[in-house]
Formats: sequence, structure tokens, C-alpha cells
Amino acid sequence: MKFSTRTTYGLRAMIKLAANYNKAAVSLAHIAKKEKISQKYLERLFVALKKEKLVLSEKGASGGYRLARDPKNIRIYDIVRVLEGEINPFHCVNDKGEIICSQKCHCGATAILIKVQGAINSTLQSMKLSDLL
Amino acid sequence: MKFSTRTTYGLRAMIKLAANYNKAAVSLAHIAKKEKISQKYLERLFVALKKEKLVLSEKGASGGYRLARDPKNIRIYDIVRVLEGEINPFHCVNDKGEIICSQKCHCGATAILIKVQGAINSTLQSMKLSDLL
DNA sequence: ATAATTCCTACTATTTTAGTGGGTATTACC
DNA sequence: GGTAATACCCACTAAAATAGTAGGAATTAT
Ligand code: FES
Ligand code: FES
Repeated sequence: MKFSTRTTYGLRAMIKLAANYNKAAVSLAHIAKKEKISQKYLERLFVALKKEKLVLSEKGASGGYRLARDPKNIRIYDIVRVLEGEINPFHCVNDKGEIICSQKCHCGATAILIKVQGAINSTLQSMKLSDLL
Repeated sequence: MKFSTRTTYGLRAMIKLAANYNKAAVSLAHIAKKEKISQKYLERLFVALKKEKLVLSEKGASGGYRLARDPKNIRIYDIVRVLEGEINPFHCVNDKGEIICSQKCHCGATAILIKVQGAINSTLQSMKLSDLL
């Protein structure tokens, strides 16, 4: 059971952007080098982050990415959700906390599954990107 | 990010054993049929559960498995730990909550990683097998 | 003796994760 | 206007983890 490197990479990159909020855009080449992450891989993460409107991009020389809004208004959950997909760590429960397995009537496990899922979600939702600076 | 089916299968099987605590041993054939889980796969899970002394086995006809101790004294964590391995959902943090990545000096992400890991662990540790009956 | 069980070892198939390669389009800067 | 730096796009590959399957041997109640 692991969160993918996408999440850690993405958080690290977003922290960089947060540090430059209201300053110049930051290029992926710069982040990739500083953080020792594959630039090509980062590029694909940022396509997703942009699609979900967490970042803005500027093309061309001296372009790059910048946060779409104040880091105080970006939850860690928002970032993880984009990079990791739905937060439903058990096949029996969907991301809304509903039981979706066939045994629903006579299985006691659901109590703990939902509790773990809730603990992860609320932890991710409780922190903002600004809390990581 | 998913817990493996090993965990769900294992919990379901352990719930069955708990329901039969202090009664007859339960065979894997029986559980596999009732729960629609591959018996061969279950066998391997129980090798691990036995190794960690969560269950006892009885060979031969009318044999099977039984809990090694009262379900009130078996934490969900104990079961998950055996089936899922160490609970360290991020490559940067080991199961003791220590930072093990190379960037440790200048990365702000650790705060949230440790918090998520702690939330999962304490949730799993807070519930006993008996709570699922 | 028989049938039901745990126990043991090895192999395979599927899915997910992580990463690479080769480009095109846009733009600041000289 | 040329050049270099950038985002953007699509397809492919490599590696690892997960989820099984296969074929038995050893043990034991009946
Ligand atoms: S089988 Fe899905 S929650 Fe029990
Ligand atoms: S790189 Fe490991 S915690 Fe930041």
C-alpha cells in the first residue's frame, strides 16, 4: 500500500511554486533539476494539475508554471486527488464512502474500511499548501 | 493507492474465525466457499497469519484454523500489518515515521506525509477484531 | 483405507507505476 | 528575424507489485 511517487513529486513541485507565488513563473526544467525528478514525468503531472485548474502556464522562453490561486486556498487533498486519483483505498468502498461490494449484507469489515478512508481524507483536507512552506 | 485484496480477504476470514471463537476450528475450504475467495490464495494468507501467531491450525480431517487469542485482543492493525506489510504509504518515510529520503533538509512535504501515515496507523490500532462482529 | 484438511514450492497472468523518446507550437530576447 | 527556452502532445517501454494458479506432500479424524 503506497501512494505513488506522482503525489510526492507533485507536492514537492507545488511547494516550489508556492514559494514563488506572486513572483515569476517557474519552469519545469528548473524544478526537475533542483528536485532531481524526471522532467518528462513532471510535464505529465502538470498537464493534470493544469486541467484541474490548480496551476496556470505561460509558454515560451522565461515561461513556466505558477499557482492558480493563493496557497492558503489550495488543500493538500486537491493536489493528491489530481495526481493519485480517487481516494478509495479499498475495493469495497467508493470515494464517496459507499459500499460497492457484493457481500454488503453480511460482512463486518466495512466499519474499519470506511474509518480508514475517512481518516486519510480528513487529514489531507485539513492541511493547505501554505502549511508546507 | 489501494490496500491489497489480501487485507480485505484476511479481515473477512478473520471475522469468520472470530465468530467461531471457542467453538470448532474453521476450514479454509469453508471460508473460501462462503466468501467466494480463492482457497489457494487464502492458504497463503494464513501461512503468514499463523507465522505471526494470530491464528492456530489443526491439520487433518475436521481440522482448520482458530484464533490464537480473544478477538478483543487482536487489533485490526495486527492483521493488516501481516497481510499488507509495513504501513509506510510514502517512499520518503519509513514505518517508524522517520524521514529516509535524500532531500530531508529542504522539503516541506514531510509534515503532511507523516500526518497521513499517523492517521492510518492510529485508526487501525484503535479497533479490535471484536469490533467487527 | 479414505477423505478432508494444512502445508509447501514453484510458476503465470494481470495491473499499476514509473519512465522514455521524439517531436510541435509558442514566446521572450538579442 | 533567428535562437533558445519553454509548454504541450502522443505513443511506447520497462519495472514492480498484485493476484492469482498448479500440483502436490504430510497429517489426522472417522
Ligand atoms: S466484502 Fe466488501 S465490505 Fe465485506
Ligand atoms: S523529498 Fe522526501 S520528504 Fe521531501
